[in-house]
Amino acid sequence: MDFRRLSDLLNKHYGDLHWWPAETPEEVVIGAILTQNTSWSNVEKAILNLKKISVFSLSDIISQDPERIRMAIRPSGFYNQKTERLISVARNIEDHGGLEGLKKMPDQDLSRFLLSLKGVGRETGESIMIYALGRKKFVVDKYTLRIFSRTGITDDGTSMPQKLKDDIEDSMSISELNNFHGALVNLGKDFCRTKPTCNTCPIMAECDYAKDLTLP
DNA sequence: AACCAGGAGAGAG
DNA sequence: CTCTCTCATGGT
Repeated sequence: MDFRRLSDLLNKHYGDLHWWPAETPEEVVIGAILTQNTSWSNVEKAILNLKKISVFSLSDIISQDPERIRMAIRPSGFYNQKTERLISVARNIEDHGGLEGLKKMPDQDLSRFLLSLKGVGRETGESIMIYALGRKKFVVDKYTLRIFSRTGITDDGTSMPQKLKDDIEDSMSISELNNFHGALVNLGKDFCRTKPTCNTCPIMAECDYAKDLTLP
């Protein structure tokens, strides 16, 4: 199966998600850092705690006492480094005119800027680009790699060929990319886990991994 | 009761 | 450039 077919199958099952659960673009940035190697349910608790101490934006992060931020985001794990990362990322973005300032940058400059920030790697940068700034980016996360390799779109499950990524970004619209990644995450959570539940998976019929399971 | 979760950075080789 | 280690809480 190829990525278009996978996208179609996922759309049929999940519909339009208009994804990334956040109230504002700045909350996307905060959530993107907090969710690093952490389940979203724990991130929700951390974000709720931040709101309880009136932290809703990047400027709130800069002005709030770091110790209170540390306590607030504790449920999301790695809270010491995540506190540092939140503050330095917020400072750097605000120094460049905030998200409004970043909107003026061309894709490549923006990408380089985000990746230069301590605490922003590939996935976090791509997430910020599409979900907070509306750029055409295909977010490659652990679920994406796993699902692409199990369905036979890729073969190793540890990397995304640059040509394939370019192909996807060139041939899909922003809202399709948005929806595609959201659906991949949902499928990853619902069925395609480390220990998958293929028997009820909506794409079982066309997945290489599930086919292998039914062989004698 | 291990194992995993919407990673990233630093260090080693 | 590709491994390996660390960071840490909460659900299954």
